[in-house]
Amino acid sequence: MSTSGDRYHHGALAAALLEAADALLGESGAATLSLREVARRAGVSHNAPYHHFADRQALLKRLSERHMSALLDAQRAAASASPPGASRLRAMAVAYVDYAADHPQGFALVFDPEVCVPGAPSETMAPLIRANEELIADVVGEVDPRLDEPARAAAVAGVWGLAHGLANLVVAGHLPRDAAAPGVDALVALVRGD
Amino acid sequence: MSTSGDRYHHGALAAALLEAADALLGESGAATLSLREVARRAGVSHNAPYHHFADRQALLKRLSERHMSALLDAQRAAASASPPGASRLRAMAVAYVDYAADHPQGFALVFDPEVCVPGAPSETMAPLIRANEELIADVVGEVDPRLDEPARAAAVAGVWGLAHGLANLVVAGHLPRDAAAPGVDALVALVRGD
DNA sequence: CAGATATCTGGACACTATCAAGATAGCTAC
DNA sequence: GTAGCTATCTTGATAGTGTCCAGATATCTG
Repeated sequence: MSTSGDRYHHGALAAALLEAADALLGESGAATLSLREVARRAGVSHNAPYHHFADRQALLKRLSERHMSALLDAQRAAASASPPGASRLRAMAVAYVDYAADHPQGFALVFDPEVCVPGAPSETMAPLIRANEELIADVVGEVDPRLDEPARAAAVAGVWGLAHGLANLVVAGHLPRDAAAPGVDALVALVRGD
Repeated sequence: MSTSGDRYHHGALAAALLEAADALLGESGAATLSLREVARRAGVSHNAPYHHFADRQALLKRLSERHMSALLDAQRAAASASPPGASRLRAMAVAYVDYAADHPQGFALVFDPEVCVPGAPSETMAPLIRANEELIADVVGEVDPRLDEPARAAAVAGVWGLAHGLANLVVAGHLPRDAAAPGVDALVALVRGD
């Protein structure tokens, strides 16, 4: 099974389609991404994708899972490259924003309600989201080990929310990319009363 | 000029189209919002909207400006209903999240990069964004009047980012609506070390 | 009241998602 | 090996979309 060439049976069409779709996503965003153009880029007929994805949304869903996985990896890498405690939490937030800035369309896709219907994540997405929450929860636990479960969950929401909001504002052009880290620090300073 | 009826000249088509589009937005979101369906709801031909909006994107842009304006109003109302200082900041964040939860599609539209191209807000949108930042900056100034300009701008980014992120996570279904306020409080507690 | 102008209509084109039916190729059982 | 089965891919068709164009209609201006 060759991975390319102009054979009738492509051999790895699903992967090739995802690759083409990801490239297309980076060029023009999910809204204008057309299945036919994806097929064209993969050198295949306009209907071939339907043998690998139920419909357009299914392909986008798979793409979003890829990006969520990469976003999680980026945070893990940042976490293990940073000393434990509050600075690790900060590094993860920066990595989160960086990923969004580097892959704005992919990041948007992960949280696109049209793709991942709110409250009903796919079987692949759900564990990724849970892993992300647990990663944050672990580091929150490092910062303050005395927190009980509900308090820690609330803190996770706060941390995730801050990183997520800064990422979105950067992607939307309302904040420069390098405003995220100072934003975190300034919020911390404000809350602590200097 | 009557405001309704089946006259040839509608009289207030632009407003009626925006109204129909907003209703449609709430039902199915911006991605599947079709100009033709909007026209159908307003009882005019599929081409009538083009005499009031340059194209589909222009209509969505106007809709997003409406929602941004309402979002700003909601924060202002929350601010003036709350005593000055940190609690006012918290109330504004809650109002921000509440608006997003009540108008998920409209809120998403405001920050949709397909509608408001990053870095190039419309002439109507730009002052609204600026007003929102100034509103937050004022309240941040109440909390800590000693901050100089860059520090205050960074704090605004942090506050806005936190509210924005929680709002987005609630809209995406990753947080229950009532997790926003505890999230803020828990983040504050975490940062202050209890 | 006549002409100019804004508004609205119908038709057309190119594009899209998706369905249905047929062609091809790789795999399995004998 | 080869007959048949099945997954894969293709062509063709349908319905819906955004947008352009030319013409019809109503309101406004002189």
